[in-house]
Amino acid sequence: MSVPTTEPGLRERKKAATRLALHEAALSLALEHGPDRITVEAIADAAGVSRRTFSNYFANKEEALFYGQHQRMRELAGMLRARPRDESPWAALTAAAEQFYSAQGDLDPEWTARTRLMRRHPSLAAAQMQTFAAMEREVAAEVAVRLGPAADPSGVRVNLIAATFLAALRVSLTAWLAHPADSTYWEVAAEALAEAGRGFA
Amino acid sequence: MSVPTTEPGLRERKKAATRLALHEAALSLALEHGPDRITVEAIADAAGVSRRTFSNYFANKEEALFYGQHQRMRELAGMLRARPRDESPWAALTAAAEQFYSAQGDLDPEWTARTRLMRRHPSLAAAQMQTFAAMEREVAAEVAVRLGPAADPSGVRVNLIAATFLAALRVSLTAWLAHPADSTYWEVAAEALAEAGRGFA
DNA sequence: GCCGAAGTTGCCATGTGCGCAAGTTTTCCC
DNA sequence: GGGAAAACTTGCGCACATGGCAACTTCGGC
Repeated sequence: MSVPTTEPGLRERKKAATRLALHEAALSLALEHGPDRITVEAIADAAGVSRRTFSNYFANKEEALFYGQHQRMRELAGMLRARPRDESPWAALTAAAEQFYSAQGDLDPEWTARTRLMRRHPSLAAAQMQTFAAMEREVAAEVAVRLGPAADPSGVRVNLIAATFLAALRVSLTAWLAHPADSTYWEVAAEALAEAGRGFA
Repeated sequence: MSVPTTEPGLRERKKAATRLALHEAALSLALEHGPDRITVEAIADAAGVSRRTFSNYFANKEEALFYGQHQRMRELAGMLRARPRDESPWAALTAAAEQFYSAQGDLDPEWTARTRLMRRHPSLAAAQMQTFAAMEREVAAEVAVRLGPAADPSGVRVNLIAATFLAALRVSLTAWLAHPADSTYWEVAAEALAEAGRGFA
């Protein structure tokens, strides 16, 4: 007797569990030993799978470490897509960000610690940036929708809006991580978005 | 009898030559065989040094490939530093960019081809981004100078300006590479800078 | 010219990415 | 509920990359 909605199914659930286990193993090993002193083998071991299986899920350590960030980004992208179609691009972006960040009050301190760890390590900078780059593509696609069919999806305007939006979020996060006590992340980000978005509002 | 200026000296010149040889070997091999079908050994061979020596110059293939871009960025940074101290940050940024890009007329078609090759290849995206990230740090430092000692160099404003500036240049380049015939790169970039900079002008 | 510093090279250990070919488990359909 | 097909895991093995170490060579300064 199955529920009518498309259930994940055992196979899918197992895959998700393995992926999550690998991600979390990677994170806790990185916290314990430092991100550049961990091996794929150690991560796979800690997650209870073979080294070869790790490669079936992630291309490398960095991808496993940033899986969480990647998921958060996709959540934000989802909220963006759910905004009313007739909202202007910048309005939709700010609204989605507010929904996403201010809702969850302040950021989880454990998450903050992990993020700060990642930021400190230059060997992870590349992976960090790739997360943002991937997100930029998704955001740009949504901006293109809102600018109507006349907008060239590879044109400057669409991508400039997406890039500026993400730059504001990224820079705010860096600054907030440096001085966490002063205010909530969203307060910092909102101001940055207002400033950066003056050309698009 | 030596000239009073600090001459490079044979040693330095040799190093520079080797570095350049490695860079160019990497580029032409990448053009010929595709960027992910080349090995460090092949590059070192083509440049006439040992595989081990390659590692003394670059940490990996990507670094060798992007050495050129990196140098161009440093040139732009130099022009930025040479702008008058009392120019506002955004004015200095746009002026430096104009000086840099519009001076050289249109971009060298060979350079364009190489850049397009790099862009097409997702395995190089990470390295690409790192070039920009490194530049962002340099630009931010210069912006901090112009905002005066009151500005927090890790604060939002400084880094937001730097990030927006580079985002505009990057997005313009991508768009221009997609539709090269329409106008010069600088025309595209100038418009993007004007739009993005409305919040900082 | 001679000596110390800087640069090059080979050797080697450790790690990574991925193709292949068994084994296993889950799904699907009768 | 049973059996074939599809999906997933795993061990093995190979090509390549990264970087330490210790000779060896070249350069710069005196």
